[in-house]
Amino acid sequence: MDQPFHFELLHTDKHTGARRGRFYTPHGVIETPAYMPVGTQATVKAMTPRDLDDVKAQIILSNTYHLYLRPGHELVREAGGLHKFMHWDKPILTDSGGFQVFSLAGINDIREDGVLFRSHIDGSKHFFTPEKVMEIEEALGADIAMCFDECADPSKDHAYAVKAMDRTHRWAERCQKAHTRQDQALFGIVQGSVYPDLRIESAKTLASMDFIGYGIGGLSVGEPKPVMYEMLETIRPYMPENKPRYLMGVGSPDCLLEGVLRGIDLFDCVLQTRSARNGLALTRNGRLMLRNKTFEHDFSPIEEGCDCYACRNFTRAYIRHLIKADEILAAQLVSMHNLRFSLRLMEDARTAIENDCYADFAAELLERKLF
RNA sequence: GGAUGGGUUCCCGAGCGGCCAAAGGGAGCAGACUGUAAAUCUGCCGUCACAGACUUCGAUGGUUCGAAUCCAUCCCCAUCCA
Repeated sequence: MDQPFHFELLHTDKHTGARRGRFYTPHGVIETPAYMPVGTQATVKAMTPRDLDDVKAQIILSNTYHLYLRPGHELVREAGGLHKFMHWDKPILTDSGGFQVFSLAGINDIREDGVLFRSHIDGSKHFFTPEKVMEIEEALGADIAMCFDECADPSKDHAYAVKAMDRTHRWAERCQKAHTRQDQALFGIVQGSVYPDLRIESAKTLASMDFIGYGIGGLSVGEPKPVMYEMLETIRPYMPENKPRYLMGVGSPDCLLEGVLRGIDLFDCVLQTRSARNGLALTRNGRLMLRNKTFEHDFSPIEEGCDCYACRNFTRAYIRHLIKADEILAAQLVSMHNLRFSLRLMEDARTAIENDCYADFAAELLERKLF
């Protein structure tokens, strides 16, 4: 029978753990490793779907918690699903709200059965259980749905991390049981905070549950980068070879390269678009605070050689002017660039892996202090 | 010519005898940002030999232990009346 989802591991770099793969979904194929732009509220901020095509985004993210609150998952269902609603016909992945358990920790209450969210919009109460989250994600209709998890604060102690992890595992089972859509892949999420023993236990537990793919969560949330890399190396042997591995919430250019090096296939990160809106451009020679006076008379593109619309047509001086004048176009142009930059970085990484030269490729770039 | 209200640090604008180098905005400069409560947030923003000192509140001269704040004269600005 035809499986709507299939991960094909095309090649593993001869000298590193970098993997070149291909993930088939109902809305198209994703060449991996891949970076996924984030469109929390059913829009990648400052980018039209046409722009997303232009920067060659293969898949984007959206968010269960945010869309449930506004406009409501029933409305999205009524619209014909997220793809139709936002006019994006390529793959979509919805995060479960697990990150909001962490980012909105001050206004929610974690219980065994689920999480009581206090809406950041109007303060109303909403109880998210694994079953409820599956209902919402199915209504949204993304190609990939994430299990409801608890993204635990890395500063919490081992005892707490155990509790959070076990709870996440129980929730993963409940998600799996409640999930029904065959045209939607459900990914489990490895947790375990910054503790190697827990990371291993979580990876093993999730692997035994046979998800279509795996998220690695609870990282890049405040812990030092070396700790994140260590966690990735720790779990690598326990992750199923033939399933996509998605490092959630990562990342900055250096983290993308380091992640690929450790066998990650998928990434997502808000840094590209958020930084763009704040005037920060990413380049292979490091970050550029375009608002700074240095660029006042700089009539070169953000990044020489970049094929994005912004770099093909506009100068740093012009974009700096737009930023200072608080013009919307600044956010649009820098977002395009930062996304294209990250997407192109992954394109080049794929080529490097195919040619078994990923180690050199990554080392050369990392030396430049990309971020 | 007369009446009234004003002139404050780059701009706007509080202050109206000491706690004032002077509130608050803005501008400017710099920094942060990793499954988006973020087109957000933070710091600096008179000068210097900088835990202290010095110079500023239209100008000049006074009153006072002490003035951006009170008085006098002058110079500008706004509105109204001739």
